[in-house]
Amino acid sequence: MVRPTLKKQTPNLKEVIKEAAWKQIAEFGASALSLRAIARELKITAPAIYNYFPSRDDLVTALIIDAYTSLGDSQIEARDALPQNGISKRMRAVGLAYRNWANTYPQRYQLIFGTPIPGYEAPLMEVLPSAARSLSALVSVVEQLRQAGKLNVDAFPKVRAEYKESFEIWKTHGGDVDLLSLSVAMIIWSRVHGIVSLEIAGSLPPFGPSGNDLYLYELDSIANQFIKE
Amino acid sequence: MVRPTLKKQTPNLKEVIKEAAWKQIAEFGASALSLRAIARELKITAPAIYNYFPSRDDLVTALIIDAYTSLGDSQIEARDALPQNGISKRMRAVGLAYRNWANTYPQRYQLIFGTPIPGYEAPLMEVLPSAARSLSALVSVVEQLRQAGKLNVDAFPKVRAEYKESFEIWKTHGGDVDLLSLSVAMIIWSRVHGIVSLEIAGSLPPFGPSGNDLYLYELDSIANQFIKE
DNA sequence: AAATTTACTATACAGTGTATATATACAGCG
DNA sequence: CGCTGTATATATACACTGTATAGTAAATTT
Repeated sequence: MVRPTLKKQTPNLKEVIKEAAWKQIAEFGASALSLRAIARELKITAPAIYNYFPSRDDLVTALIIDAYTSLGDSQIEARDALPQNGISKRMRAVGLAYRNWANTYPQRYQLIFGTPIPGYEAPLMEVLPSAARSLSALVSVVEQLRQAGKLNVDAFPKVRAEYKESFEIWKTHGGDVDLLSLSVAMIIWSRVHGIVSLEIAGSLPPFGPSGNDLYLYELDSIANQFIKE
Repeated sequence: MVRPTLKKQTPNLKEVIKEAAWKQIAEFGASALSLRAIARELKITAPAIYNYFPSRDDLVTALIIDAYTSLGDSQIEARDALPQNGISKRMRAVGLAYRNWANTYPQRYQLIFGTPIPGYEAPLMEVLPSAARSLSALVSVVEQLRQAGKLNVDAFPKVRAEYKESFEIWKTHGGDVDLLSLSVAMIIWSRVHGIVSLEIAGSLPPFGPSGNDLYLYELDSIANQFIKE
């Protein structure tokens, strides 16, 4: 047998490969991802995967984009579940959704923010659209706060002129918002990311169930610091 | 030739192996670490390394412990460079030293806080002493603030009784300090870690030289929030 | 019906960590 | 000095990885 008849072939093999990859990542961790193992599970040969992904890294990139998309969906959904006029509540909801998503899909989180794949480095330009979108919910909420005059940014460092270019990339994918809002969103992101990443890594054991109390405290800290009135 | 004469053997082969490993990590990244490549550089065979490290993971563990020790040294040194009565300044110095160390040794930082080694998971009990020590400088400064009545912890979440046990481990290695101080230290750590990890990962481009301004802003935020008067 | 493209298999290569067996150099002891 | 035991290395081999290449059968197009 050299090749099975098409009737027995899987139609959406590209999707099926990714599903098998996620399944493996969920079970054995992202670092154990192996083309051959995927092929084994799908009962095809390893080089066959090359018809759909030029290399293992391209498969990983596709998975990362999927993960960012999943995070972005979760973030946008959390924001839009609350009325547009309750900006503070929306910000809190987005924050809660972030940790919730990370704890629901720790492997996806690690795939994005850790680097558990040997020798893999994400190609920025391919990943950026979905990455920017995943932050867009937070960014939009901060921007709304700013437009309402409720953003407290006394003493916030100015974005230096020579770095504005870096932000342009984000703006093209994440919506045309004020540089200041983007900056504040990124520092808020760094805070929640700080706790969540330590929690996912298991370095933050001693608070409530899975660091919940501490996380709520940080969300309050963020609100107190950045929301006026 | 089956084995070279002892005169040509390297005496501290264990240390030499680690040095070669760091050299490789610095050059090709932590994920590219390979026993065989180390052996090639040292002109020995790969299995010879097994006389000094039972497995590749044990070598990685040794490297991680070294990295934590290096971080701890840097932290303690930064703290002790300033007079004991200037607690706020000491805290800031420790914070600055953290980012400085991370930017000086990004590979070490990634080795500790990322998981770039395929299939490796750090054995907590072996790593914890050096890990706890690396945080001890910050913890001690926070504890000093608390003892001086300068720690602002209104509304700080209580450590729940069932999790106090987790802290005991830290206390045995990081000094006998108050649980509250330890908790506050960990949230401060999560903040600086949040920024620094994003910066190391290259996700935080648009602020001053390498995120310096933003980091200083966060150190101020921390001081404003947690230091009374 | 013939030609072309697609989608796979088969095979092979260089790399990895590591288990096993083996040989030598050295230390200690008679 | 010679013998023995152990530490320290080599040699070899196995199973695994990603991936390059070639070939073949099926499906599609002409």
